[in-house]
Amino acid sequence: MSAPVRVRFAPSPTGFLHVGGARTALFNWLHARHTGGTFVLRIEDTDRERHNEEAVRAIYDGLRWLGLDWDEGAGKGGDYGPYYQSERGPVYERYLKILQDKGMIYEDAGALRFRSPRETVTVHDEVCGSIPFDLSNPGTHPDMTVRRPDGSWIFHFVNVVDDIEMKITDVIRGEDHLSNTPKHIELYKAFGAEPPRFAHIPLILNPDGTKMSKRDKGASVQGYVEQGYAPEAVRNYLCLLGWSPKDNREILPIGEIVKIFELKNINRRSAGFDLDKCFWMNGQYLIHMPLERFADLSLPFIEKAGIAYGTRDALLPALALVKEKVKHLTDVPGWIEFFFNDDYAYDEASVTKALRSEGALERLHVLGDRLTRVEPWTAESIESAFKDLAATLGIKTAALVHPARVAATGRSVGPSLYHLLELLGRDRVLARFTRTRDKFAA
RNA sequence: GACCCUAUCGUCCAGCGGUUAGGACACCGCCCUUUCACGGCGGUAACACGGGUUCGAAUCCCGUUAGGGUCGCCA
Repeated sequence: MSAPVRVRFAPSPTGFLHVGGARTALFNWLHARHTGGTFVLRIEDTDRERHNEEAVRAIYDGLRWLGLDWDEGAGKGGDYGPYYQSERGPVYERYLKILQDKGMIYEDAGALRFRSPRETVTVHDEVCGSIPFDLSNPGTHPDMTVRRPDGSWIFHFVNVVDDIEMKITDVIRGEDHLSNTPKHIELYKAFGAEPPRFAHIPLILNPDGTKMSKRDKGASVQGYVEQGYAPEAVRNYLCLLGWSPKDNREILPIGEIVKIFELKNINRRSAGFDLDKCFWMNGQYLIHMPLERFADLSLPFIEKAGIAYGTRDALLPALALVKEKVKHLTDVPGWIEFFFNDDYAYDEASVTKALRSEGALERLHVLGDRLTRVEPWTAESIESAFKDLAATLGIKTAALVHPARVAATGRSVGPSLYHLLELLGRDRVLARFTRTRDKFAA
């Protein structure tokens, strides 16, 4: 009965991928994957100048980062190309001819306009329902221009032509196009083509309810890459903007979302982007992901920070210790730096609090002495040593823990102390204690 | 201005004629704890307003208000 689903994401190459666009792409992708259909990428560069590679790359990179692979289209090929509008001039000429032959085109000040049939057109939308639009009044609904005097094409025209030519069955796009849709349907009818199913999804707004544009915080997908978000977290968060599984689940594997995603379950209300929640979700993903994945994602940030970690194998134990602490991948270097640098810096506030207090250095000395006898050198026996010594000295364990942490890492916050000491190894720990006492004895 | 869409905690989402209006983020307590987190427990907090319809409305209808969108020789 119904033809296989073909959806498309048709961004114009502005130099970056907007989260709103990414969300539109995501919903198209979900619908394609859910139905076993085809996801097409078309670049809408109708501007006079040809598309520039860098701007197109930003779109590719953003989509790939989010794991939204396309089956056909720009950078991929397929049977309905070319997939750059700037290369489709002949197709548009052909379609224009069809309308001209039917007498539906007229010239106006050098531009070409499509003569509206002036009827009521009902948009049947998968998420908005059926909406009749009365286009009878030329005053409020002027005939649309399809081509400028300089020969360049107008979006509405080429968009429809391409969707027909590329056999798009489902047009899933932002709600900002809802009011344009009746005009598009007029075009479909004029071409004698069956209009696709439409699904207009609510827009993403800023936290203050205003429209999210380029400049706004969190607007660019690239920003999430740079700030250390896991793509699966951002993708999951985006899924929840306007769609939900209806059962209060929020963190869902993408495979599960693909399985249960339905256009009909998209709501009609614009959603404000909640960076806090996205941030929280990122932390959740980081905590629960496999160590290897965490390492893959962390590596670029570690390298950028210039940490001499040696081999990946040497890195893993340190990452394992900090994985559940990290909220942003950008924080990873700061959390593990001391493992790979014996000449770590001391945080002044931490030093003041933990090392300059009465008897702190003396306790550190006693502790170091005690640690020489810990056998085996494991977190467990190290912990016992701390507790035994504290009991012997009649002090709280914390009175040993804090100086030890600052001595060994230079900071007062970090991963589990006993595990961190174990990983560092006895020799390095004792050397650090000594170094610390020498440095702050005076 | 005209037309279209929308309206539940601060935010996101659930609810689709009868619920103590539910979950999540954020926030506030308490617990866990060597720090910071994680986690656990509890709390504050919402049906925009006014009319209908109905035995009964967050749920249906109308209006008002508010927000958003579209009315381009932008995409």
